Amino acid sequence: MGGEHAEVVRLLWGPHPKPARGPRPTLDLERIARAGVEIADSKGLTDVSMQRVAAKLGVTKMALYRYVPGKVELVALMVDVAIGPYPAAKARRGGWREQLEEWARRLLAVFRQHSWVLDATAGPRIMGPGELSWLERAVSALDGTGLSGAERMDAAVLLVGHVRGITQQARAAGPAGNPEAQLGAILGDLMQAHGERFPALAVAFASAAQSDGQDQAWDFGLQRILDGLAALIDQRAR
Amino acid sequence: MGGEHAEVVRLLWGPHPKPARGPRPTLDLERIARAGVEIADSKGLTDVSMQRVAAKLGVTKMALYRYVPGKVELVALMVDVAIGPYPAAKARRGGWREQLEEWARRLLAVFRQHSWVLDATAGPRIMGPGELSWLERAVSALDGTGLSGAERMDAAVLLVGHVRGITQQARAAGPAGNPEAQLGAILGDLMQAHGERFPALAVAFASAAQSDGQDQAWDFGLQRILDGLAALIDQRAR
DNA sequence: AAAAACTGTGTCCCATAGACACTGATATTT
DNA sequence: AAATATCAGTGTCTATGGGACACAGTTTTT
Repeated sequence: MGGEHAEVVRLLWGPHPKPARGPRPTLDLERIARAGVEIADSKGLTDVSMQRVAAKLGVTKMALYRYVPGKVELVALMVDVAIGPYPAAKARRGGWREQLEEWARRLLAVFRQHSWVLDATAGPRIMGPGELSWLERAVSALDGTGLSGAERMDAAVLLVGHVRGITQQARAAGPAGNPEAQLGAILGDLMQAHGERFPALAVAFASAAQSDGQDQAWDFGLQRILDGLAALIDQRAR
Repeated sequence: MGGEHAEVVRLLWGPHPKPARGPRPTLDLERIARAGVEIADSKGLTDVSMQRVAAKLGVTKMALYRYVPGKVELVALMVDVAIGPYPAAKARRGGWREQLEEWARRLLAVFRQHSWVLDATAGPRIMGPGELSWLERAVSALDGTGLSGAERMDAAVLLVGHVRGITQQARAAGPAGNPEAQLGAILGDLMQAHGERFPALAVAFASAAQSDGQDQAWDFGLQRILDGLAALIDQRAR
């Protein structure tokens, strides 16, 4: 049961006892993960190979296998390190809405900084302590709102989905020359060129191209979700 | 400009003139893409290799390169074939809300049937005609609601994000023995085991485990989004 | 009939993940 | 202090992946 997942769990959730005998380890999981994150941040996830991570640490490829069972486990570790624990909870201010708003904004910042995390976290997977601490924060922000436990989790998942969606999205706007703007421009051209097949899209996209781009889509979705939650919470309050 | 994307565009958006001279092609893009989709559906995206796709078609690996520039382009094609065009629009019934609800449900069905599409569509990319036809349908469902073009697109993107989020999510519920249920169980165990670090999460998850599972999260998020849209549309109507 | 254009194949190269045996370092045990 | 078990890093090997390239065979045009 969960056989192949067992190693990921052990790696992410430890414990990692230091060996009693034998030579001192040159590396540790933290350093390895950070090396991988650096590569992924600058060159993308596809450029992360055991070779390159090892090279960055001044070690042979095979040395890494003393710490990490395989590449999938390494990537899982990288994800949790990149996301990190939720920033230390200073006194929480504001109601659930303000709290969730700040939470979502911080999460978006993390995803923007490590956009490869999107690739690494497609599909169901085991989450690490860092990722769970984010989830914990979102769920606990909804304590006392009258929502059930399942609903509080569903709300958090909904917000995560929006953050992911925005991170993934390409819009025509933005500084010219960045690769995402290219994509948006190409898509816009395609819609115009096939305007008869996509009449509503062509119009909408032309209008969207003049707006503020990604930030607008972000705020729009976030406010819609929070409005929807507010409606439910209000309703439950009666 | 967009140099590397040009080939994807040509592949997805054609034209594909049949050659005047030379031997008749054994294959066509459609068959190749479908072969890839079959493999991905049954064994996952990582098991899709040029080798295997070619083998399934009874040709050599290199024969595929006569039709497809490379693997990334093949995957892009597979995605658009798997998603397909939006089902022929019978007379549209209902208001924007009913239309979007049906639209989202259909999209979820597609993602559930081809869950590898999640992996293949992480990150900004060029969309094919099939994908765009879905987007067109969602945007046009919001025609006449008073939302701006940008807002209509943002709403569609928001819904897509939710569909993706749900597809990606693993819940403890579901038929025992399926791999996703395993994941949910493991995560639940972890939360319980580290309950002191994730108090709100442990409680919420325990409550969620007794609920209907994924379908509940789906409906919850969908209704919240639609409620949020309704609130905005109402407000604009005045 | 010859040439041109095109398709599928066979062979090559390079990068990648990973297995395994080996050398050497370190701490416990005798 | 010496022997030994344990562990770290290395070098070598295999299998699999994507892709380049030249070549032979086929079909249309000249």
